[in-house]
Amino acid sequence: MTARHQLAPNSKCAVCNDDASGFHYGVDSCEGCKGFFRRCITQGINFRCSNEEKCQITPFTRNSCQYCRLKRCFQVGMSREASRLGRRPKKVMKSSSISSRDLHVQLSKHMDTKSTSNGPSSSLSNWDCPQLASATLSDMFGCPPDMMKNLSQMMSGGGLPFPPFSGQPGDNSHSLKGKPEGAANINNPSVIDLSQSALSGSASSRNVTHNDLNKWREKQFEVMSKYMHNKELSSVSDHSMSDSDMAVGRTDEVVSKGSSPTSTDTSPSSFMSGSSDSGVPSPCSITHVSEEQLQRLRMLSEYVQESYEHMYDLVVEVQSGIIDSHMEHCYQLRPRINAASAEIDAKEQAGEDVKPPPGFWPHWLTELMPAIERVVRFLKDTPGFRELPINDQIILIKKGAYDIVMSQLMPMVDPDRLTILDPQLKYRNTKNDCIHLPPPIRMLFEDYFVLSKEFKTSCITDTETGLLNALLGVNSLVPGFENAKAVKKLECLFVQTLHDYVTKNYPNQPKRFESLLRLIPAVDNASQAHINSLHSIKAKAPPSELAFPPLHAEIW
Amino acid sequence: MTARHQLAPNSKCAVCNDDASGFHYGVDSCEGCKGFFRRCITQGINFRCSNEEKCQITPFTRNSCQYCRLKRCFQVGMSREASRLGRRPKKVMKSSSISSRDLHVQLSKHMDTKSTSNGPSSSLSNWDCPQLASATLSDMFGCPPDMMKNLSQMMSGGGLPFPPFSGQPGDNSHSLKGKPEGAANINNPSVIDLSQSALSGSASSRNVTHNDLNKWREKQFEVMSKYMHNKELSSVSDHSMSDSDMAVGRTDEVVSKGSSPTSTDTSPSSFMSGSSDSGVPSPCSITHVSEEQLQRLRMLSEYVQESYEHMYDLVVEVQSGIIDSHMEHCYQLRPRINAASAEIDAKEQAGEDVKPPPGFWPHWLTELMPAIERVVRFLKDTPGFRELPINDQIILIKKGAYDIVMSQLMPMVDPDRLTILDPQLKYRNTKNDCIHLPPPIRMLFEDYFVLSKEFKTSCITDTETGLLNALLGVNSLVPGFENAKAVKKLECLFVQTLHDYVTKNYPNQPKRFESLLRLIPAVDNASQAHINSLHSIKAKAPPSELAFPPLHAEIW
DNA sequence: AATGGTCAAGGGTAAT
DNA sequence: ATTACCCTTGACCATT
Ligand SMILES: [Zn+2]
Ligand SMILES: [Zn+2]
Ligand SMILES: [Zn+2]
Ligand SMILES: [Zn+2]
Repeated sequence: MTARHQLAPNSKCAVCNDDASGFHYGVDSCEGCKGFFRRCITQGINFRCSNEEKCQITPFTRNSCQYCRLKRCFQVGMSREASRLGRRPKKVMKSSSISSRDLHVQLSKHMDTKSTSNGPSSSLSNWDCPQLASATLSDMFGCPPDMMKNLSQMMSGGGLPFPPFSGQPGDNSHSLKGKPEGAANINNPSVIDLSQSALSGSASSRNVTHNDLNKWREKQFEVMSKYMHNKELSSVSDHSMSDSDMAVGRTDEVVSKGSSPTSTDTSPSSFMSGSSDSGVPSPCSITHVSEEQLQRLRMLSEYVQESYEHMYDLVVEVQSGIIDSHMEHCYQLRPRINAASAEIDAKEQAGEDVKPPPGFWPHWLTELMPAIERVVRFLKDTPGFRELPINDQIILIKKGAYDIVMSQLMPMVDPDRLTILDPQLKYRNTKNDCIHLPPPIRMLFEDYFVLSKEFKTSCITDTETGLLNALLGVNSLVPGFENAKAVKKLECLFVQTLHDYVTKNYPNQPKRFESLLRLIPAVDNASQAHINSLHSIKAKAPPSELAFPPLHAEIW
Repeated sequence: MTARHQLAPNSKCAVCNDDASGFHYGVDSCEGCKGFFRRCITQGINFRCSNEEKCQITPFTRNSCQYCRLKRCFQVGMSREASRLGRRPKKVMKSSSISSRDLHVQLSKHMDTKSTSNGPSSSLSNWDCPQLASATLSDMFGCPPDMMKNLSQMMSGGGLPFPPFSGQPGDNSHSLKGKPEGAANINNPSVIDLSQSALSGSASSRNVTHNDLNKWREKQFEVMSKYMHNKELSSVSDHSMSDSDMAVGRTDEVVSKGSSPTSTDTSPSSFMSGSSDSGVPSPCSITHVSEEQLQRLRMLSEYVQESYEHMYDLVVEVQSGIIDSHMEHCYQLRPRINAASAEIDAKEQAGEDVKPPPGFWPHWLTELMPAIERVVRFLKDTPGFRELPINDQIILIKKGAYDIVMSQLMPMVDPDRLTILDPQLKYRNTKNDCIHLPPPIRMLFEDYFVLSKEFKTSCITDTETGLLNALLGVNSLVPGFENAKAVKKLECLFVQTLHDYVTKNYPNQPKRFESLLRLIPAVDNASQAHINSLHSIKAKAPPSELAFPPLHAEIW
């Protein structure tokens, strides 16, 4: 700017076109853009553009929009190579590894395609929109505002309202079973309780919260079921789905009706995209990557250091910490699922009745709430998370909890067989069966099916799911952190952790890490769609009946 | 790092474990560590660790703590001499030459032993602790803060408050003698004024400062004497000296009493170590070498170049400059001391009364202040010192002035005969006599005795004392220099100078240089102990009474 | 083969 | 937060 600095007299900053002071981070750039990029990749950032992300970057405008400046930095190819200091090697070490740089280029291409093809669609895909509007949610759900404090209370060390793996709400006439399902037996994936049907009206009175939970579950299930057969809701829906009428007026027996496991289903992928009667534009496809999401992917891949001996021990420790937490708090682990699935198969082959109960779908949705609780526990036991400022933990949970829930529930869904297990692995239903649900609700499940396709394609494992979920839970681009740097560092650590695992365990799958990262925007899109959808559903339902517990009111 | 440089394919950098690029400075090392070490031994450094000096050195952390990186360089045996144009040793390179390399290895061993045996003790032995806390000292001594400017004023060329070799405060009933003791006759070592006892209340009115000095001396001596017989001070002291009570309530006649010159003294080395009721941990022994001190020793020995034709003239010039300055500004030169001592002996043998005056000990301490002045003059006349930035001169003086004072006063003490001369070489007392002093004060003198043992053992000469004192006065590891490189260069020059002198004059004493260097940490330890001790003494004394002159307030 | 120097690029920082 | 300025680093190179 005030430049007398340009040593190469005729070189210009690739970012802002100021006189370049040299070759920095892979491009000719000025001191300002050099420093700006360094700050971005070393500190916590959370940038926002208020101008449709089309700000021109010039020496005089470059400081008016950090978002667009960083975007431009990426576009022109700025990148921190794995190396550190000292002179850059002259001789290029060509094509040695499919490093973060390559991912960058790909992402840049991706972005150029996507962002130009559907620019307006990204307007509401910002990291911070609906789920953080607590006040709005509070109004929406009819909760008094002070209920919003619960999450922070919980985070400050108080007990969670829901115990881990607590009783199932499947039937409203019974709640918990006596058999312990706590964390104690979770570590043994083979311990799966499928043998007992749900029953017995008395909950184990482990604590009051537990009873409260069951009461809430019963009520919630009731409301949910009622809602699902609400004629008005269906008609209000502006969905063009021609079969929306079919869901109208149905009652419980309907559930047991359309349970033909064969796939006479119409094309699934054409359904899921249209998410919303809510009036807010949303991504046309779960695989769409918005500008924000792309930026995060870039940042994540930027963090990855190919060589990180200095933090090897840390990475290993964090890795096992995350995995432990995942194994402890996630119920839907593959071995358990496979065993449960096999058991259902066996029953089926033995001619037993494996018909899902009538409340399958409401049960499924109701189960999301305790799942959120477990996700919170997962995060709290994730290395480093507790060390964040409590308010930052809350922000992250609000942002990421449902993303993680979706990720955890992915194995419930089999996109090929078009079947779906309930989160407690007791029953199996078919996608076809949800055709009877009101369209907004059905969309939710459609989304699960679509998303599960992505997950299945990526062949993600349990361990990788845990590591990825940590990343879903720590997104440094969400605005408002007290200690953005700490969040950034944790995020950085978590990518490194995932990268380390993937490259070590799948050395001959160079694309695997990238494909896992690409699940992040997919989950995010689905999660956003669900949250928006739930908003509009709640808006149309009598608020009093759909009072979520405070914690969930904060997240949804 | 980005290394494809390692010609020896499987060799790793002994410092950071990166791929080595070859055999450098005696070890396999990478280009980075090679360059780093080269910079360290050729340029000014002043490193500090903020992590307990335990930083791991890896390719990715090596740039985060220069201190620990250099420490590791030394630990693995890097040395300028080690492989000077030599080929990588095939098998073992044992016992090649008694060069600085050996000193290194020895020092490394020394450190390993010491640092592991008493790790915590180094926590406060940093170069910069107490003596630099000017503000604290100012409070402690009751000086108004603006008095602290005096040192810098003096350094910027103003006259010193004390004239050289000015009158003695020995007895409080009299002060200066008329006989001139100024710089004029100092250059002639044989001119020693021992004939006249101290007296005559009128100071030579050479200048106002001189009068001020004498007034201050009188007052100071008074206070000091009073303090030394302060009952409360003795009891407050937490020293375990069992005979501390003996000093209580004594008055002047006590001094003449317990003067049996025989050594009924208890073991001296066990006493001097406990420096402090001040709460700061201190070395257990004067010969203890802290981590910082060790690092300095290493650096110093590293600087020494066996061949330095390129700077031979410079070294010779600096050498004679230092020696000149020492001879001019140090009063306690051997010839003078020997003459004085002989005179006292003669008197004694002649049956004259050689009993030290009652104020011998307070006089001794009071004389430290003008000694500091002379040390400042010594440094200012030391080649190169004036060329340093004024603030760096001040830092160095604050750090080293008292070290040099102690070094200069070493010949006062005879650790074998257990006698001690007063700094003006007029009286001789016995160590036993100081048994009557309050323990904290007695400790000071005990330290002098212990330290003098080290000096006597090393057989250091006057010239060597001067050269060593220059090194005591220029410690490049003290933090905060404006021009650290200049300090470093000067330090480097001074070691070379000492080394040159020693190897030339004592070619058959290969260990002599090392043993002289080893005096540095010893002096430093004793100096630190004294400073700490004076702190706590001042803290317990009425501040107004112990107002040191501004300059000394800055140093103490 | 090792040393010492070079200088582009990274990183820190003070002033704004 | 930005950035001009400055120092450090280390890959490479000429020298010994
Ligand atoms: Zn620029
Ligand atoms: Zn913008
Ligand atoms: Zn190295
Ligand atoms: Zn360190």
